[in-house]
Amino acid sequence: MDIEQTKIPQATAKRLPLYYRFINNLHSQGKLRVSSKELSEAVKVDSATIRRDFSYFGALGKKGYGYNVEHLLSFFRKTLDQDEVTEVALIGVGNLGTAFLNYNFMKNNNTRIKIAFDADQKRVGTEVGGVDVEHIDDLEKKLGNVSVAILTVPSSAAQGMADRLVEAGISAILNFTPARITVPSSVRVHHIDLAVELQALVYFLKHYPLEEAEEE
Amino acid sequence: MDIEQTKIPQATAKRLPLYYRFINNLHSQGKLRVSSKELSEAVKVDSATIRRDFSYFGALGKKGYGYNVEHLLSFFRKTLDQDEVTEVALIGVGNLGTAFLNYNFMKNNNTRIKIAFDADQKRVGTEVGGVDVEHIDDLEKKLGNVSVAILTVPSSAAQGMADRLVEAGISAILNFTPARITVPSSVRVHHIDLAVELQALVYFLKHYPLEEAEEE
DNA sequence: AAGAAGTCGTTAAATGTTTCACATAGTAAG
DNA sequence: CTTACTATGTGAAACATTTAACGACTTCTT
Ligand SMILES: NC(=O)c1ccc[n+]([C@@H]2O[C@H](COP(=O)([O-])OP(=O)(O)OC[C@H]3O[C@@H](n4cnc5c(N)ncnc54)[C@H](O)[C@@H]3O)[C@@H](O)[C@H]2O)c1
Ligand SMILES: NC(=O)c1ccc[n+]([C@@H]2O[C@H](COP(=O)([O-])OP(=O)(O)OC[C@H]3O[C@@H](n4cnc5c(N)ncnc54)[C@H](O)[C@@H]3O)[C@@H](O)[C@H]2O)c1
Repeated sequence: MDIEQTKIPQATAKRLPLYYRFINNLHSQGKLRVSSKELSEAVKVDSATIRRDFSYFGALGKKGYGYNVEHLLSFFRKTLDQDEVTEVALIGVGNLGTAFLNYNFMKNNNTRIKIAFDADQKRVGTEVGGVDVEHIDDLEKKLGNVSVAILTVPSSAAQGMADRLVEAGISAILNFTPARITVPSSVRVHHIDLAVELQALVYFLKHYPLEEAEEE
Repeated sequence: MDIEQTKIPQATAKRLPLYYRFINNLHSQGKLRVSSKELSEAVKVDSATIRRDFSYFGALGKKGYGYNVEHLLSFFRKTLDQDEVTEVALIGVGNLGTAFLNYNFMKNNNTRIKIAFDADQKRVGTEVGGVDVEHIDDLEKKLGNVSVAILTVPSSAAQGMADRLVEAGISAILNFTPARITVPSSVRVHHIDLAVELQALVYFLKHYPLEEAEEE
C-alpha cells in the first residue's frame, strides 16, 4: 500500500502534522476556504513551499479560489491516518515523562500514550494522567502490540532500554535522552535533545545577527 | 566581533552543542585523541560531515592522528561561549515548565534558568528546582537583563506573552506551545512542537519503510 | 630509515529543499 | 457573456547540505 508516497520529501512529511492541525482549527471555526497565503502566515512556512508540499499529493486546490477546508481536512485525515489511533508506550515516569502523561496528546491527534513503565517501585501501580504505570520488569508481558515508544529514562539507561524495546518488538522510538542510541536499521529513532536545542538557540542569538527591528 | 562566523551553515551550527557535549564526555573519561570515525559512531553523524563541520573553524586536527581531545574541547569552549553563562527565563510553570526547572540544564551546559513566571497565585512565591517563581505581572520589573525565554504557557496565551516578552527586551524565544507566534524580525524564535514530532515519527513509520533488520 | 597504515581537509559531485515567477484555469461581478 | 481578478501548480533557478573520493601529511611498525 501507499506505493508512491515514498517519493514525498522528508521535509514535506515533517510539515504535514502542522498543516493538519491548523486546517483542523479552521474547520472548527467554520471557515470554508483558505489560500496558501493565509496558511503561510499562520504556520510560518512560505506559501510557495505550502503549494509545493500539497502538490505532491495531486491537485488539492482550485485556481483562483484556494483550498476548500472541508476537502483539505478530509484529505489529510486519510493521509495522516487520523482515523486509527496509534498507541504509544512511555518509558521513564520522571519529570519529563510525567509532563507528557499529563498532557493529552489526544486533543488534536491520533496518538495516545496507552501505558507507562518505570523502574521505581514507588511509581509502579500509580496512575498518571489516566495512564497506568507498570514495572519495567513487566515490559514484555504488558506491552501488547504497541509499536512506538517515548524514551524518558536517565541517559545512562537509554541504550539498555532501547535494546530491550527493540527486542520486545517496538518499531519506532522518540528519544528524549541525550544518549544517541544505536538500533537495528529496521527501527526508526528520532532524537529530541532539549539541551542542544537551547544551546543552539543561544549560539544563533550570539553569532547570527538578525535584521534590526522595524517598528510596526 | 566574530565577523566571519556568519558563514557557518546553520545545519553545522545546530550540531555544535552535540559535538561539544560528547567531547566533554571523552575528556572526563581521560581520552586523549579521537577520530572523526569514532565521533561519527557516537553522535550518529557521517564522519565526512563532522570533518567538514570542523573545517569551517580551520584545521583543528592532525592528518594521520585525528583530533586532540583537550585541544578540541578548549576550542569548543571558546566558540560556544561556555565560559559565560547565558541566563534564561521560563514562562509558565505547568507540567512542562516544572520538568524543565527540575532538570538542571547547567549540568553540561552554559545555560541556566534564572527566574520563572506564572499567572497562578498558587505557584507564585514557591521555588521549583531552586528557581523562584514570580508573578507574571512582575515580568518587566524582575526580568533584569535576561535575553532568552522558554515559553511553556497554554497556547492561547502564547502570542500575548510573546508580545510582552519582546516589549520587555527579550531577544530569543524557545517556544514549546503549538501556536506559531509572530515577532519582530529582530527576535529569534525556535519552535519545538512535541505533538508534531510524535505525529511525524508515526507518519514516517507508516509511510517510509526501513530496511529489514539484519541479525547481529 | 623506509614502508605501511591511518586520518585529515578539501574539491567536486550528488542530493535535497526552497523560492521565484508565470501560464493557466478557475472565480466573481456586472 | 465578457472582462477583470485571483491563486493554484509547476518548470526552472537558486540555495543548502551531504557524501564520495583522494592527495597530503602523520604516526606506527619493523
Ligand atoms: N526534564 C527535562 O527538562 C529534560 C531536559 C532535557 C533532557 N532530559 C532528559 O530526559 C530524560 C529524563 O529526564 P527527567 O528529568 O524526566 O529524569 P528523571 O530522573 O526525573 O526521570 C527518569 C525516570 O526514569 C526512571 N528509570 C530509571 N531507570 C529506568 C529503567 N531502566 N527503566 C525504566 N525507568 C527507569 C526513574 O525511576 C525516573 O522516574 C533524561 O535522559 C534527561 O537527560 C530531560
Ligand atoms: N506537557 C506536555 O507534554 C506538552 C506537550 C506538547 C506541547 N505542550 C505545550 O506546552 C505548553 C505548556 O504545557 P503544559 O502541559 O505545561 O501546560 P500547563 O497547563 O500544565 O501549564 C501552563 C502554565 O502556564 C501558566 N499560565 C497560564 N497563563 C499564563 C500567562 N499568561 N502567563 C504566565 N503563565 C501563565 C499556568 O498557570 C500553568 O501553570 C502548552 O502550550 C502545551 O500545548 C505541552
